[in-house]
Amino acid sequence: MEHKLHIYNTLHRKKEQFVPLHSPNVGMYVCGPTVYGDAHLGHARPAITFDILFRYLMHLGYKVRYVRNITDVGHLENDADEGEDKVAKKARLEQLEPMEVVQYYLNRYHRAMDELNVLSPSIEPHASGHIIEQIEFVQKILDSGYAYESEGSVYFDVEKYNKDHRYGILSGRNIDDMLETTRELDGQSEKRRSVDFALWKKASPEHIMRWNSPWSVGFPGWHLECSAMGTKYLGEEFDIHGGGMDLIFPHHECEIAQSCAALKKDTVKYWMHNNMITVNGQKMGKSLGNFITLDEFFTGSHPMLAQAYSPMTIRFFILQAHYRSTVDFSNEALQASQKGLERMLEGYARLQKLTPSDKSTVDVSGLRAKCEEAMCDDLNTPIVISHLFEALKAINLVHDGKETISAEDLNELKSVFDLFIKDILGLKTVNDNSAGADAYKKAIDLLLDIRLEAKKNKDWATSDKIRNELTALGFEIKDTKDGFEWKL
RNA sequence: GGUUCCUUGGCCGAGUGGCUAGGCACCGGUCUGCAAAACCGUCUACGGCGGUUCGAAUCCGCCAGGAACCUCCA
Repeated sequence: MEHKLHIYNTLHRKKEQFVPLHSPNVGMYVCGPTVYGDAHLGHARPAITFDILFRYLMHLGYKVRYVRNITDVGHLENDADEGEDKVAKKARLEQLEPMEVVQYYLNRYHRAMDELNVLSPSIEPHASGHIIEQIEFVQKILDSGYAYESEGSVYFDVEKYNKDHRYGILSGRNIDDMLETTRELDGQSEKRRSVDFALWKKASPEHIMRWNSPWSVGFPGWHLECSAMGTKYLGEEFDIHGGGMDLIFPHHECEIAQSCAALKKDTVKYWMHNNMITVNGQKMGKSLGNFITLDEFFTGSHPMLAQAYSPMTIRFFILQAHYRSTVDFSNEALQASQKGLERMLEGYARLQKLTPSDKSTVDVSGLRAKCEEAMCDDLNTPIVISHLFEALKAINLVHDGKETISAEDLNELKSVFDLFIKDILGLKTVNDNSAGADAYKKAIDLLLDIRLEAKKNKDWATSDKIRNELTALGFEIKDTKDGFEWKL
């Protein structure tokens, strides 16, 4: 397969050419949401980033299996040792079954992702549905000697692992420094070392989400699900593992150690991490309480929002920055994206109606290659968008009759716009193809035709009445050189 | 404190040694019965101070400011 897709591998801190282990198949695992609350803008970033990667890999001709997990057990509330399961806690607060809470937020998550036009992953495994696999995984690590049991819980022996392998390979951490800086916190812990992490936790009596295991009635450690489920669905070695940058340590670092300890090999070839969305320069996050949920964006129902922002505006906003840069949220930035997107989509609609000429006075030949090149350079969507805006200029000039385009070039332009705007960037271009919608559009066109007649007869009263009444109903009427355009 | 990273024009945001990304706003123009919208054009920035180089936003050093991770987090 001929292409030069390069992606940034966190493991080596540089861009590398993407070469699948088993072309044309590609295995990709991305850390999904913990379903104990509504998804906020921060959750949209990895979903969209890896949606783009998913789409682009498919465009390149790969057969992609995209696994995105649902974390519904195992994340502890406070400290590693004394906390309680987040989902269980929320359940007790709301007097619901834990799985009821999971289902509720999962449904809402799916709805938000649909709105953002994020494709469904190939497999969306639940941690709670893979307890057996996780127990087996713990056993493998115990068998290999890199874990120990302590009072019904099982911990990963980081120090021992570090002697044979290197713990900290992904995050650049040094275990000796970590032992020094955290020594004070050691105390009555069941762990040998503060850097050790839980593979299995014995449940305290009030802990409702619990399963039988060889060691105790309890629940799996927080990092285990990804190792177990990634291996199950993608194999012991697979191509890409993604997630937010904040997961590099400890989550992904621990995953690497676990998998390597259990399987005696490196599991993931390319580690990819999206950067954070910030508010006033600070990370938007659940624990900081400075988050705005996606539904709040869609409805505008949050004090920090000056208006509602459509899902496509959110998507476009995120795509206008490179995924490894932080993006600062602000109403100004979002409004700028909204306007830019509207202009782009109007240009797209205009492109469909352009009439070709004998020859072109505009040059569209390099567009496809330039967009491909930008995508191949670590998914540089902002550059793709800038190329599309450049092409938009040509579309508008042809539309205004200032330039001409040949039928061949027009087809190429349409093809490139369809490919990049719809298939790769995943932007929805106004649709509504239902019969009812069609009739309604024709009715508006009819009204505006009548207005056009009135204008020709200099019947300003009728002309203005139609325009004013439609405007009052929420329509935007634009007079053009030889007719009109409108939208809601 | 340790590790990693960032600082670009009014705002957002690309860019890794030479070839002024792009968007939004502003301003100018075109179109128009009026208006709105649309369209076209303009706006040459790179935290500070040194250094390397024929040449630096881009490489190196120092300083200033900010962020992420080190505890759950996308």
